[in-house]
Amino acid sequence: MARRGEIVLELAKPPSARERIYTELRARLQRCEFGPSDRLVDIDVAARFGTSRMPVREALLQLVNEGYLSGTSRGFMVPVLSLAEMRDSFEVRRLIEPRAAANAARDLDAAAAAGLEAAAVDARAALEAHADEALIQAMIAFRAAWLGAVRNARLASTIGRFADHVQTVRLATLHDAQTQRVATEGLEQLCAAFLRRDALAVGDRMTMHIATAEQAFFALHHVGDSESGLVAAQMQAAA
Amino acid sequence: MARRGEIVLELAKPPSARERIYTELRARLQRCEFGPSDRLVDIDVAARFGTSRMPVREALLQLVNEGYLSGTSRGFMVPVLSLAEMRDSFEVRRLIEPRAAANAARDLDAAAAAGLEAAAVDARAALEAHADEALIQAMIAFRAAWLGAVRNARLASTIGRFADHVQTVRLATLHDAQTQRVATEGLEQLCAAFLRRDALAVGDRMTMHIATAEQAFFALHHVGDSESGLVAAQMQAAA
DNA sequence: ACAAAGGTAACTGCATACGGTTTGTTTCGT
DNA sequence: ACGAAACAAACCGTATGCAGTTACCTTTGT
Repeated sequence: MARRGEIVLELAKPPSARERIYTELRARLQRCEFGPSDRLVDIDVAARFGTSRMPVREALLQLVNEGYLSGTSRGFMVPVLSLAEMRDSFEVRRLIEPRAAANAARDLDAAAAAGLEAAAVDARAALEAHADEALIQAMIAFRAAWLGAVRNARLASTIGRFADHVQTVRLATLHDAQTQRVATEGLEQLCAAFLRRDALAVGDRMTMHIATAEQAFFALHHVGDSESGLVAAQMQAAA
Repeated sequence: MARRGEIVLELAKPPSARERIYTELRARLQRCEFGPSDRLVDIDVAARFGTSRMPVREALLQLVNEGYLSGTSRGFMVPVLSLAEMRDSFEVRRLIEPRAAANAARDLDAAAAAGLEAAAVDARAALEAHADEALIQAMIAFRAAWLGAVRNARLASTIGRFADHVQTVRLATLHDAQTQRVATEGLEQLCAAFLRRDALAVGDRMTMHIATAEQAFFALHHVGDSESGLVAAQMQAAA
């Protein structure tokens, strides 16, 4: 392959249009740049990316398959989750994320540790500066950092399919300063446990972290006022 | 909607070609009707279904996305799982399936209970008759029965993504009569716990069940002989 | 005879095109 | 003026066609 001293650079095969579009759209969805009222129409997105409908359509179908979007007869849109669906989602997260985080702590390498610490520092700074958006981004970065350290690829991708956490974080942190402080302190504790490579502590802390997020979420939505209550209004506010 | 006494029957909108093809192919993949040496080429499948390549292509991409297939530059094919990947898969199953089964036991309705019992009876009959294929089908039916009773849709679909169990069952049960008997008895115990609605017992039994399957699987592949050893040969034999 | 290089067939990925269905709007009737 | 029905537009799903790429086969040179 590599002849003489030539730099090969892996060349990482030009990503297909479908892949580019998928990655880009997913990133934007994770940033909540689309609200439940926005409709993603294939032909528009295609024009935006300078391609035809087909790769866009395939990317959208993939996002639907992963729960980021819901396909309707009239355009694709961000799904509006019912409280019951959020409860289901939290149940799965409670089952797998603590163990996954514990595994990550066990296998943590220096780079990932640095990433975690940086995210924790960012979160603290954003909290002090009352920079809501920066706080959210720091929390997302923290999550991405430990998730990237999970060696079990199937476990990591399974967790990655639960995109709801983004909404959860936004909803829980955007409004209440008290919640922001509690969440940031919890994140710092979690970070400390990671840096100590204390897998058991990480698991415990993660369990608490999810429980806290769940309580904050449902407290915001005064559970019981309507069983199938939707989260549309707040999500709109967040977007 | 429904005018006069007309029977509405939901009419269940004619499924799209993509959906039909996807469902059919997934069912066949779950039955291991394709081996790792078979290549699924879109144009062939399209001819087989009487459609064009596009819906087939989308169905294949979806199956790739769910791990049933792996897309190469030269046709789509059944992925060959390494031992490490199987270990990862078992780890996730250990995390979620016991709790999911326990939930199913809690929420079990009469129809699902009947399905479980029928599958258990079938398994016993197949065992006595030394009908390997029927035994496998009964075990798959049993799994489908309790999985269908899981109310948490996200949990159920998450479990459903791990298609490896089919291969595991095949590999573990096809060859060894002793393993077959142990597995069948474990299934009957599990079934009894389900029928008692004993959620805790179901969770425990499911934990044991998965551990047993895992041990049987790795015993068959004399772990350690090669770390990245592939499962190709046995899967061929099974298919 | 074997290896290397070039050619060819096959398959994927993307583009364009068309029909069907659903939705929103306008017009007509009461 | 309000409702219903017909019309128009938008968008999804599918078909076909074309180009690029990759693997396999053939051929040629040593």
